[in-house]
This record gives sequence, C-alpha cells and structure tokens, in this order.
Amino acid sequence: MDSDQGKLFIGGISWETSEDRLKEYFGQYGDISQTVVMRDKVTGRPRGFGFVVFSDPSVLDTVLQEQHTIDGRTVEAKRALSREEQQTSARSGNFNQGRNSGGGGNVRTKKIFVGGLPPTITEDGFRQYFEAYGHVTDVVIMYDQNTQRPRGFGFISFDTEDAVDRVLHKNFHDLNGKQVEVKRALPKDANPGGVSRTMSGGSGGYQGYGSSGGNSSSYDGRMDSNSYMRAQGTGAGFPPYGSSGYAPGYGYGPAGNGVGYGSYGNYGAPAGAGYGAPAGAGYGNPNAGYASGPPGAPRSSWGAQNPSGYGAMGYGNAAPWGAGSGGPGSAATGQSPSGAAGYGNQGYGYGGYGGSDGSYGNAGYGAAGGRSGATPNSNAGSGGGDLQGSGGYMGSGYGDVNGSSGYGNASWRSDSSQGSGNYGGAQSNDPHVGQGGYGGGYGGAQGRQAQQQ
DNA sequence: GTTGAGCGTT
Repeated sequence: MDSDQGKLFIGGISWETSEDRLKEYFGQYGDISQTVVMRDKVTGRPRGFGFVVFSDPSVLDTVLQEQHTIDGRTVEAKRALSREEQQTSARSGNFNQGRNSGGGGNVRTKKIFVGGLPPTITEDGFRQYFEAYGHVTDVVIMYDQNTQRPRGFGFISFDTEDAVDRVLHKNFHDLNGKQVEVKRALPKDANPGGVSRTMSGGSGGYQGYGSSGGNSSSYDGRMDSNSYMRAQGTGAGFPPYGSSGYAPGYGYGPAGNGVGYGSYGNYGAPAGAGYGAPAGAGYGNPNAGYASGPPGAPRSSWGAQNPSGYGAMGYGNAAPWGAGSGGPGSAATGQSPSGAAGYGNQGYGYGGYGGSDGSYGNAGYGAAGGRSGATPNSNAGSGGGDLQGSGGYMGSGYGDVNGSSGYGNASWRSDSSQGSGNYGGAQSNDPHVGQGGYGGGYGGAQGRQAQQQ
C-alpha cells in the first residue's frame, strides 16, 4: 500500500534501542519520516521490533541489501507487511480485534479518529475533505506537546450519525494524496467498558438484536474496529468482518435457525436472481442465494467466508443494488443507473445497524433507494420475486425502527416456504412484490402499515 | 525477544 511505501520492519532489535536510535542509525541512508519501537501495551517492555519509514521509498533498496547492527545486535530489516498482508498470511483465527476494539463502538460519538495524517495537512484541508460527508462541527489535528510536530492523527466531528457512517463506510480516505485511516473516536469521557445505550430491548430494535445474542460487543463494538474496515478495496477486509462474529453477534442468526439473517444474503444478491428466488430457499441457505448472484460479482468472497449469512448479505456488494448488474437481466435494465450512489453500495446496511436509533437506515439504504427508481422491472428473475422488491426494502427503512416488529416477526420464517417475498410480511398480499415484503418486514415500516390496514 | 500504535484543543 502506498502509505507503507518506504516502510521497513526492523526485527530483532535490542531492548535498548529506541525510536531515536533507529532514526539516527537509518538516517544515514536518507530522510526518516517516522520510526517506532513497538512495546507491550501493558508492561511497556519493547517487543523486539519496530518500524522505520523513509520519506523516499527508493532508499529501501539500499537498506535492504545491507546488514545492520544497532546497539550491538544484528537486526533484520524487511519491507513492512501491510496489515492486510499480515492477516491473510499469519493468522488463522480471526477474532483479533486489534486495538480499539473495546468500547469504541459502544458509545457512538459523532467523532472520527483519523490516523495516518500527512504532516502537511492543515485544518482547513482536513475539514474541507470531510465536509463532503456532512456538516463538520469540529476539527482537531494533534501535535506533539513538546516538539509541536504533527502526531499524525486528528479528529473530525459531525453533527449527524449519518455523516459519520458515511465516512466510516469507507475506511480509507485520501487526503493530500496519502491514505488515512478512519475509526470512530474513542469517547473521551465515557467509561469504555460500559454500554451506554440501552440495550434492553427497548428502543432500537437492532441493538436488541445484537444484544440478545449475548454478545453485545460483537455487533456494535467490533464493527468500528479496524479489521472490518481494513478492507481497503481489496476485499480482504471482509473476512474479518464476518468472522468477527458479526453474524453471531447480531444475534439474528442464532436466534432462530442460525441462518436467519442469511436471508439477507439473498437479498443482496439478488438482484436479480435472487431475491425472489431465493427466498425460500435462500433463506435458509444463504450461500445459495449468494452464489447465484450476479455475474462477476465480487461477492464471492463473502459468501464463501461467511456462510452465516449476515455477511452475506452483501453488505459489501454494492453492485447488486445499484448496479443491477446482476441479475438476470432484469435488473439490468434501466435500473442500474440510479443505483448508483455508491453509498448505498457498500454499506448499506452496515451503518444502520449500528445505529441504535434507527436513524441508521437512512443513509445507506437510502441510497439504495435510489435504486428504487428502477422499479419494475420485473424480471423476475428467478424466483418470481419482483425486483421491485428492492424498492421496498429500502423504503421501508430498514432502519427505522422498530425493527422489532418487522424484523422480529417471525412470520417470515414460517412463511419462508412461500417464498421469498415474504420476508416482511407485508407483501404477502401482493406476491409480486417480493421486495416489499422484505422491506416491510425488516424495517417495520411497511409491515406495520400493512398490518394496520 | 522478529509485523504496529497513535485517542484530544492548536
């Protein structure tokens, strides 16, 4: 990755070796923009390795060819692996949440921690970049108290959760040509361990969900953590996501039949195909739905990795929605365009979930909504479901609320046999509109209306 | 001792 260009991993260093010493030693090869010696978080003892970043990446060629002895130890200099690389190659278990995992996500500040800032960044530049995502209420760039040098990170505050979600959807942002990393800021005052929002069943249907699973943290907290986001486009990040237990956490799955949520998968996938079709089937079997999915769709990774469904959902997949690519033809037709909104893509759901308030839905989904334009194509893809459905989905507001009602409603489960559409129930009236169902059920909104009526 | 931490006013 670009940001890691010029970065060397220095292994086997003496416990006596400090950042300054590294800089002094490697400085003979070129300008050093940063050095760090990793230490145990708890004991503070050096772990025996560190990193050196040269301003000019071409210096590495020379450095890598030579042997280096620092503080009496012959150290090993290697090109630093990106975190993604590390994950894929060195770990099999993936529950490692990395730093920040505890608590960051539980308390939803509207602030974002931005790491990896280029030293040249100005507050204005920082603010202007993020204003594209929403109204920025505060900007902070941190500097070393003594040296006044930029510390490489800062904070950006928004006035809405939506803006925060939009930023987080995309974990890597390019400021002044360098990629920076964004994470939800740790609450300064809150007790990290606590769960500030009511998890008890109350308001936010979603949270309830999550919590019910018994593992509250997974859903909420982890999400923000880096692993998920690391995706940087490669998709590599996904795995962790899924694996992290989202699904489980979500509770959904567990809840009933393990798969429950999975259905979503279909959902996502669907686009064409899927939705409807799947439904039934799909429901239970997320993968299936998925697989069937859109041509070329990248998703595969998802499916593969997470059988459980949620993941499958496609969060990631943008395409399907917007693009419409998929599916069976149908989708393709006109819809695509609107879909667009990238936003929707990715994440659509993601953020929402987290947001306890329901606010969530909007954004992402909304985007999707765009898609709705498409309306009718009926394509029917497979299953009979009408794509429109999708529209429904969105509309309804996944997020909005009450999730409980909709979502919870088991109805879908039972009905599953029938088909997809029914996710939400609503449609049951109108079979064609599969989607609607979905939406309704899920979000509640439609569902509710239907019921009332 | 060999692959990451940095979270607050400027």
